Amino acid sequence: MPARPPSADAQPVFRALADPTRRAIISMLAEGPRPIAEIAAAFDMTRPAVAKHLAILKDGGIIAVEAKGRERINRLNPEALKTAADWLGHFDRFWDERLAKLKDVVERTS
Amino acid sequence: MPARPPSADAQPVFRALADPTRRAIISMLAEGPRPIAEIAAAFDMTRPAVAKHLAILKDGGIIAVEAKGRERINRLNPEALKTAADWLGHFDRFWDERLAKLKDVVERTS
DNA sequence: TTTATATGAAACCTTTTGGTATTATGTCAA
DNA sequence: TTGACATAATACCAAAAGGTTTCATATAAA
Repeated sequence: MPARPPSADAQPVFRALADPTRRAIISMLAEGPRPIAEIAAAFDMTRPAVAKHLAILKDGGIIAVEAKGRERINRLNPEALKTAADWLGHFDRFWDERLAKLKDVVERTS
Repeated sequence: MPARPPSADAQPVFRALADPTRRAIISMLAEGPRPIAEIAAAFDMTRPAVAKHLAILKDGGIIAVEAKGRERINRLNPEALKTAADWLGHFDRFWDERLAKLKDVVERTS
């Protein structure tokens, strides 16, 4: 077990998480895949701006884009979030010792 | 239970986590409190640059600074990281159903 | 008291970020 | 085929981020 959390390539994930609009997009896509126009309609900014955020989310592997006719369907890829969650997981023993132990059990029985 | 994760004031925390140097500082401080000079010595940048990173970490509540003589001791405050971990926790059912259930148990028996 | 040390603070610079507007392209529908 | 629609792509801009150098201040030590 390493003493410090792995840096991995967590960078594009943490970078994607740093913007509140992008976190809101993640929450929205957790409810189901959506085309760009539908996402953009929910925010007070232009569609190209939203498209840029989607590009950054895609760069972090957080969403996958699938062409469907003239639409581009954006689908959440939650596994990418695990990279960030795992990094933070190295510290959660500080605030919840019991949870850390349960996680150990879960990982051992995998 | 809300359908979407709370936005809370996760912003300063996620912002602080977005930089690799700052994440490395967090890892370092997890091993114990340190003065600025000692932290700066571990990175290939000037002390004022590191001081700026520490200011951002402090802004996110991730570290606490305590004056001790002419030194300023930086101490990790892991509870602040829980804000980010909780946000991500709303998604971890996607990648580990069992862990999510265990977390429910932990939270119910608190 | 003088000197060295630890830090704070300001000014400055370059790159990145987050947004805009505009134009171009591919696809569906009449 | 023509027109409307969904998106891509480009150029542009202001502000924030991440770094530097320089100078000031407070404390410790000689």
